[in-house]
Amino acid sequence: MAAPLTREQILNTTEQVLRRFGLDKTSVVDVARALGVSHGTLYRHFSSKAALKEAVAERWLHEVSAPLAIIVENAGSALEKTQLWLERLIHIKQSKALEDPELFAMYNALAEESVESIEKHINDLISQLTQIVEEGMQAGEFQNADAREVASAVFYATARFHHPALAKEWISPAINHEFEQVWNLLVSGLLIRK
Amino acid sequence: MAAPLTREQILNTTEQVLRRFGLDKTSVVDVARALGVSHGTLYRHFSSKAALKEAVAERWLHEVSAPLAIIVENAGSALEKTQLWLERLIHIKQSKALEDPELFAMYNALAEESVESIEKHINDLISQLTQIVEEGMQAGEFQNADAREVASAVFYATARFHHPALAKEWISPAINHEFEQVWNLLVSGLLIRK
DNA sequence: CAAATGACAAATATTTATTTTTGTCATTTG
DNA sequence: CAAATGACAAAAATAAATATTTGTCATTTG
Repeated sequence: MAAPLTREQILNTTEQVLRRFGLDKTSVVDVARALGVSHGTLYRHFSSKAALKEAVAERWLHEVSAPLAIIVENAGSALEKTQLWLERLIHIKQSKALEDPELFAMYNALAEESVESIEKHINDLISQLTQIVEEGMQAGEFQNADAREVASAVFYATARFHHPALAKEWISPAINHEFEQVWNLLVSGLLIRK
Repeated sequence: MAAPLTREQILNTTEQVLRRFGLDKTSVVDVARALGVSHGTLYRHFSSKAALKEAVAERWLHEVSAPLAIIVENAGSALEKTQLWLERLIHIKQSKALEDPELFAMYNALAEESVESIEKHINDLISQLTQIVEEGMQAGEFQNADAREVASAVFYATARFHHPALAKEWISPAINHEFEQVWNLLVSGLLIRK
């Protein structure tokens, strides 16, 4: 037992086991066995199975929001950045859903169990978008208004394209074209009228 | 047995039984018993239990689309009519979901089983909206474009507020304000720039 | 003595046995 | 003879019996 068991190790292994066995068939004993420890040990690191699953969910949600944070810091006009940010968000979600629908469904079910983690995640995303919108307003590019409310409106108006509850409908080949149409409509609402 | 059994009677009774017993607990025998006939008789009117449920689902979906069809024929500007139509659609869905969440969930599960009925329903709704948008374009009120594509974009941009898969989120008291914000954004995209 | 173990009870989940339901059709009814 | 019936087999759902899992904690290990 030279190596002390770390939180990271546990989460990595839990993810592996979840991917192998699925959300329903994964027990704490399975995870402990994969780590080569007794299941009692896991309870010294996480207070419950729910807490363990929540930690995995949070890590997964962070994998979505982290690459988007980079776009906020990008160069470019606010309009370009807003479009890029939305397209990136939509691409991340839709490609995950398309590549491995079962795994995507599993992570969403996992996240669904941690309502607070999701709320924080949505809040993170809208905050990122708010920063871009604020920039656009300060630069005189976007119409002046409450930046967070505008960002929320843009986020919710595009929900069809990134909300996991609507993933079933992303198989339609028209989906990209539909996003373009919605985006066209939104652009006029954002920009200053000339 | 003086009265001949009609399709309407069967559907009325099926709805009653579904409301009483729920989607999972309702059997063809239950419906037959409520009608005072043998279950074999029902198979002379509907080819399967699925066909019976589909007919109920279609009737329910029609109750949503029918009152909206009236708005299309209303007087008023295209913008007013578009707003009224959306607000009415959203109100119908959200009030049903709020008043009796279980019944709402049941009818949605029922409809979910009949993919084609749903597709037809969505198509109906977008066709209604297309008619209003077309009017707006012909009257020089809306920017000229493919009316159906614009109508689809408006419909999908407001999905958060009427798509039954997102009903869980309608409990938020902010939901009406969020719709207003999205609507504000869309208005600029619809109207001719002055 | 900090970290891990494993025996244990209560809560969950799975399997198996039993019952109900669906859909058909030869027969009955008015 | 059109409409309805009800006995029946196959499929599906439910309930009962069995096994696993979760979470605790007194004990062990290095």
